[in-house]
Amino acid sequence: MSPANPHETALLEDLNAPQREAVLHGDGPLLVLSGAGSGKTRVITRRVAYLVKVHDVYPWRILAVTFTNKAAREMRERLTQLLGAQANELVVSTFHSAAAQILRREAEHVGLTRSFVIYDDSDQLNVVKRAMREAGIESMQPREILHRIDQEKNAARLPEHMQVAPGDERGQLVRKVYAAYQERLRAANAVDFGDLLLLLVTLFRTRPDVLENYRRRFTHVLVDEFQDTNPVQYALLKQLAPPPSANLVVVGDDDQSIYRWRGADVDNILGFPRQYPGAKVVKLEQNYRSDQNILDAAHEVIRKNTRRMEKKLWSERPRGQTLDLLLNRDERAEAQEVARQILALQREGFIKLSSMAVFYRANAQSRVLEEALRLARVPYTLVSGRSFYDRAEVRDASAYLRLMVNPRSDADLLRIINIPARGIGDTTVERLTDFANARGVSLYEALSQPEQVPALNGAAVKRLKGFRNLLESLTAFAQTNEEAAGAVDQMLRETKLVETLLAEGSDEAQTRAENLREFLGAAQEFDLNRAAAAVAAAANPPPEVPPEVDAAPLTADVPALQAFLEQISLVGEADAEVGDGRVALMTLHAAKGLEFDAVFLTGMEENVFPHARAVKSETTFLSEDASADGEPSEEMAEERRLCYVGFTRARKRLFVSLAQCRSLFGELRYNAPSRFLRDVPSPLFGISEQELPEAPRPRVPSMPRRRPHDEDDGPRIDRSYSQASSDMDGVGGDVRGMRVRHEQFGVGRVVSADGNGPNAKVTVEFGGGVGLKRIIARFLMPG
DNA sequence: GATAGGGATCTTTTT
DNA sequence: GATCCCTATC
Repeated sequence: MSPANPHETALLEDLNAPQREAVLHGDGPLLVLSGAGSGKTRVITRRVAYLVKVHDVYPWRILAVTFTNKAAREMRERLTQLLGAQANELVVSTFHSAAAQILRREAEHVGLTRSFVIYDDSDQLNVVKRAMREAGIESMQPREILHRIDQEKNAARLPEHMQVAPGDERGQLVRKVYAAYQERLRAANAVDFGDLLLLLVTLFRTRPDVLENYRRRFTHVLVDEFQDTNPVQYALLKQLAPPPSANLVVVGDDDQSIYRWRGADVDNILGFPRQYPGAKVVKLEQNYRSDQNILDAAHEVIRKNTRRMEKKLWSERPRGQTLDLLLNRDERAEAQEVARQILALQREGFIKLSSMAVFYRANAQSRVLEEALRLARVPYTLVSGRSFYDRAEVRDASAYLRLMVNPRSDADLLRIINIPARGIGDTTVERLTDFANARGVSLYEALSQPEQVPALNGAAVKRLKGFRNLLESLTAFAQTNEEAAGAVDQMLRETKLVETLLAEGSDEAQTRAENLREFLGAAQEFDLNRAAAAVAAAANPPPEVPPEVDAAPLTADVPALQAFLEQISLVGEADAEVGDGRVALMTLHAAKGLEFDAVFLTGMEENVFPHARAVKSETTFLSEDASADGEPSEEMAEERRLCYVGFTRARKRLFVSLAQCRSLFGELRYNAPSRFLRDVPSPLFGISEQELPEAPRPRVPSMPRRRPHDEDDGPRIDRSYSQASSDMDGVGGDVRGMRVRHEQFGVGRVVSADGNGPNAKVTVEFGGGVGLKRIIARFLMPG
């Protein structure tokens, strides 16, 4: 190795042998199998820097993609440290962002305009519902259909490519709705998340000339967290960096694949050497992160999975402290205990708040934790990504903005047609929609001649005209104004959204109004960042570019408002600054790729983690003790990997926490300790076998908790649910004939019951001429 | 057509 | 426990 380049030494010096090998790898495909904490991100960023500084690869030739925004942001930060301003020319983003940017440039090839908008989950659901209504389909749940559409998209299949067996009626329905759904999206000049990838793959397939431009440009493609790619993403990669010899570097760990539910296919990483024959394979097996006790525990959990690539993580780190097991009565006690432990750690002085994190399986678990931390005055950051932009009033504001750039977006128009209330009710909307459908035009277009809409009275026509004028004025404004904040400000003014809320006078409306002001603030901040980036770009001399290659930033020429909207759709709110003295709260999924000195993994109970769905998948398809020696279900295997991810985030301290019972859905559940807990040998906790928590406690009968002060001791409608809360179905014989009381319907007798718990559906025969009613159990009192 | 209130339904994880 | 949906009432 010749030290010809002064950068070379600096970029390589603190790397171990395999890391170095990965960074130095020449041309051609490379698979880096990288165990948890083995310096994966470091390898990727060093390699990029090495390509730029030592091999003089233009930064704009490098495409580095990851899965989450957080990971992309972090990678960009690290690259900025290594490359300075040059890092701005790199394309570092998520799959979806990169695809959106390319798709915007090529919009006209796929039947869109450049100002297309991106529909999120709830927009999608609305479109599905409308498509179903139009087609007269009622036999399936919109959610299920949407889910299946998403699956098809993840698998890179358009409606015409769907494989449906002749007798599969539901499949036929899905295909029908899928086709109608796609038509509606195209008509609205909108795409969903899946389209971003699928449309691009389709474009590249049908227009090799377009693809060729990008191939010529991106001579180096790097993918982080490759184990989580789904078929569309992999197809895209293969197009941009075709086998067998492209410069494609994929980095990942099959043990950390946690997005199967989104179509991720572990086989992509397992089979990479077959897809790219001759690919170099480098294994990173030295862990630099976690103390040995933590690694051992993680290994004990993951080793029960069968299909894994051979990897043996080792570490030179000390054994460290044992894991801590926290056992509490319920989720509140658990949260308080976590808060206490955090404060204790902080008091000891070795671990800062900013290097502690609390993980949980599902977002719903965060609330109790937040409460406890707030009460204990522990500063925290909720790493959840989207919450702000998901608020109803903010979504309303976004809908207006999206209409300003793309008035054809029916979903947005329907959302705000009567917000604030302007007297356009359901009937009017329905007539308008029918009219638009009949003519095959967008609602916005239909609004231009409201007098032609059948059956509308004069008042309704007038209101529709007023609404159309508002939208016209806003779209006109958007065309002349170059700033996001300007557009938001104008929109808030003209729509009177804030005014209307303030006029309501309630505290809640007040908060909503403040959120809208904050939304304006977000736009202002966006403009500032954009301006700063423009200044930086201007200060940087433009790279010399061969004329036949397009080296422009992918986002060049995107108007500010559009860029702002895209950021809202794909990125959500920026995470609060890390390292500012706050404990991080997040889901296990959000934790991937991060590390902390101390980690609290909460809710370590069966049905919570592993999640109930995974538990169910196992008992329905396999023998009862499948986890002991049988093949684990794919879902359970993924939970296990998730647990592995959680454990391996911890550097020094790992607190594993569980509660004896917790209320889920407003109903008390007694769950057994998580099987993952029992996979960890007790000495790693520093305790003996007997001290491990036991199976669930005997169940205590409890009332539906509607009336806490009700002292009535009569027979309980949910007696049997509490005895069988998690594994039996049917309240059945236990309650038949039982006298119950309903606030409105009075006293009656139970005829039958369906399900268990406070949410069981109970059929009751009421007196007083009321007759039979189906009621949810929790609305009943023992009578 | 607006509004309020009751009832039903649902929820893993993220782009 | 939030959100959506329906119905009754004004």
